[in-house]
Amino acid sequence: MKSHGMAGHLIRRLNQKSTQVFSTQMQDAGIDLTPVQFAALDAIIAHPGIDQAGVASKIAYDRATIGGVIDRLEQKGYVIREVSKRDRRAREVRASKAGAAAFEQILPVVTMLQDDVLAGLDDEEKRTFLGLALKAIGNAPGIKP
Amino acid sequence: MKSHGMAGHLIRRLNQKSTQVFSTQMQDAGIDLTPVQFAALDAIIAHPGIDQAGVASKIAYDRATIGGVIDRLEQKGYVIREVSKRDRRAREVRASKAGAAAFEQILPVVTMLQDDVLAGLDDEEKRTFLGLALKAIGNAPGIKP
DNA sequence: CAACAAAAATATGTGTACATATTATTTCTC
DNA sequence: GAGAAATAATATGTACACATATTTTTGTTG
Repeated sequence: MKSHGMAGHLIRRLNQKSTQVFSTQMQDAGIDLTPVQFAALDAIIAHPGIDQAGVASKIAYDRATIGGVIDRLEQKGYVIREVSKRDRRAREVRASKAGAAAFEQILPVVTMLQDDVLAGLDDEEKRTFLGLALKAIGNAPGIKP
Repeated sequence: MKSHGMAGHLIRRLNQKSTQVFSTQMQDAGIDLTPVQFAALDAIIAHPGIDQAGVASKIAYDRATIGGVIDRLEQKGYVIREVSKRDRRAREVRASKAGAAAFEQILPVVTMLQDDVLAGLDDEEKRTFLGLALKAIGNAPGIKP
């Protein structure tokens, strides 16, 4: 098992744990949102009227994937999509009232849950870990403020 | 963008970078293996004759997913599967000669590439990060030695 | 030993993740 | 200002990831 201690393997396992914690706690809160859908909704609420490519760029996602993610947010009634008047290729996305309400409801849950993802570490180790993670990503392309 | 600095988001981005680095360098090496397929092959070579559930448990994977992964390894001629004589429900999996050869060829590449995943960090930071990642996973269930 | 619980695969369905191709529209450039 | 390059979505195809259900086989137990 040469691969056991490798960075890629550890990171995959962490991501696995992260999505597990998220799913479990969202289910307990009675809201049906995946981590990806939450991140997209976050970006949409922060930038009302953003187009899909903009959402993808904000959260470092694939443009092809984000269409399906927003489809599902729309099906759940959390966002509204309409063709832009300035650029008829683009679709402007906005949160519905239900979407904004759901986001407000789960934001504290999601914020608190982050702590459980790194449950094995004490507070200082968590800070160290997050700082290093941020630094490791830092120069990576993908997110435009 | 409340979600930006959250642990889940950073970990997802790291995982994204990790798989990107892996794919790029495997492609450069001329070998067609995904990170998952590499990990499975690693487990199979370390435990010849292991069954699929065993592979899943070694690398903390879903049992339902591993079937497809091993399907693809089989299609590529890297592993051989046969029904166990002791337990006709189970399929024993072994690496073929081509599979063992491919693994030997890419192991150094995969080992070196781990460093690029954390390219933003210096050597000591990398060690710290990996130590904390291991600790954070530590008590998680999934891997049996 | 028959009923039953448990385990190993497989099947099914949803949701990413991403490469590549296509279409519609805009913008750039000559 | 018409043709070319670029962009926003969408479509297509492959590969995870995982929950749940089903089938086959094994092991256990009354």
